[in-house]
Amino acid sequence: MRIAELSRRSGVPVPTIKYYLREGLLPAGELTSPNQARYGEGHVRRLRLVRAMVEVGGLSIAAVREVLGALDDPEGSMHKALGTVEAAVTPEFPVQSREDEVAREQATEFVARRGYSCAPDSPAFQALVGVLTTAREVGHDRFADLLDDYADACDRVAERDLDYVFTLGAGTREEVLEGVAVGTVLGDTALALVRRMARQAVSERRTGQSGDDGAR
Amino acid sequence: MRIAELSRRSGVPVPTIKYYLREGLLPAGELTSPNQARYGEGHVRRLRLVRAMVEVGGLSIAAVREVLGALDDPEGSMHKALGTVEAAVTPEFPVQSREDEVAREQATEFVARRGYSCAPDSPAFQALVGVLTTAREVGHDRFADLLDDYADACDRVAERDLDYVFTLGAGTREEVLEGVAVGTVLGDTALALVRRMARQAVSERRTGQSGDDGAR
DNA sequence: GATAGTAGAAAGTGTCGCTATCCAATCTAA
DNA sequence: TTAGATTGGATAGCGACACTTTCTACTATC
Repeated sequence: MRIAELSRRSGVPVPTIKYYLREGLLPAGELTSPNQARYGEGHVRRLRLVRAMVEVGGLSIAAVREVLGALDDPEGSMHKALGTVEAAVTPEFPVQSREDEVAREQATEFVARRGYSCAPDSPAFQALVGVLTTAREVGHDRFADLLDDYADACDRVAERDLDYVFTLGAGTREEVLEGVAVGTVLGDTALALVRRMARQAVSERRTGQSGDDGAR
Repeated sequence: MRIAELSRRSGVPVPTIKYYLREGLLPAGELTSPNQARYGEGHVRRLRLVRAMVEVGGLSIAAVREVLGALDDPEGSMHKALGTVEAAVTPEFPVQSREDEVAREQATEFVARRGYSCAPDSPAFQALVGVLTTAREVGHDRFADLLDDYADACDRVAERDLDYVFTLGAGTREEVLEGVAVGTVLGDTALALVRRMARQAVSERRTGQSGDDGAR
């Protein structure tokens, strides 16, 4: 198919597709002549994946490029791809200067307690220290106490998430890795949304109020 | 204190404080003369809260303004404030045009099944439909099956979250509502981070691999 | 052979979150 | 008391980002 049809099928404007091509988010089509190229189903799929990560996950173009690099790496194991995807999805925490000693300790103890194998220089760990530091700055030093509850919940969710990924085992390698990316990015968003709904339900039950769910 | 000290105490540059004043994220200081104002502890606190929402939560200035509006509304109940905060934190989903009928059905059934009182026009519901639509577009129509696992986890987390908020009951009204905002914004981020750590742990255990946690 | 579509490059656009520059007034330290 | 720093307030500018627009030199198709 040509670029116009690719645009129609994916819902992405032609200039944006050209932009993604330039940025390396989409492999070039097969050139049939100096100014004609043919695109395939893979392009449609890839384009939808890019849009999902950008629109739903809020990833930057650079982060998407990193994720796609992991998917396209023929050397990468599933586990490694999962690591790369999660690293790309975890935003850098710019704030190490005003880092709190107690917060770092809270994070270290938490990770040890749960048996997570998260290095102190991994983005996830750094980000957690950042969150706890921020919590303490705004006067919530007990915030760290919630982490164990979160972890209990996440341990179970993680099992089911991984089940889901291995469920895709029938597909090609790339399809499975794509499942990892989709599961991570869409899963984060879905989890946050479900959390809101659950909080609202609990809040209503406890206060006896209801109705305002923030509809605009 | 004057603006220079406010800047030093909060770690926010003076021009940025002025910008936040202009944007209505920070109440004006008490004017002692036409070009001199005094700021208090409340300003330090508010400034740190703003930074937490912007840096950790990734909220836009406009969203922060909405949240703060809820905190400052003397009419608002805790439940209502929770609703407003969560609405402000939930990004609008721009994609209703290419909305999937099946996805909407999946979301509706999910909400009914869990007993959530989430209106079809609430941002959380719309966003969920958007996520499920996107999942189906990239070929993951079974993604919705994960939602119940997420909800099981979130129901328990929500209980503890609300416990935490009511724990703050000793504070002033504003402090408690601030706790809601902090818990929502920092909690979202913390939950996502813990989820990554848990996934990594499960992935390692299952594949027998280890080591790469995406450190950069 | 007229019209529409195409690849590729370059420059432009709009938004966002600050940042820099001014100014007149005021505080502050010598 | 006076020089220099700081302040509130207003306006303009900046850099990053994610596109969009415009252009040119083709090519496909009717």
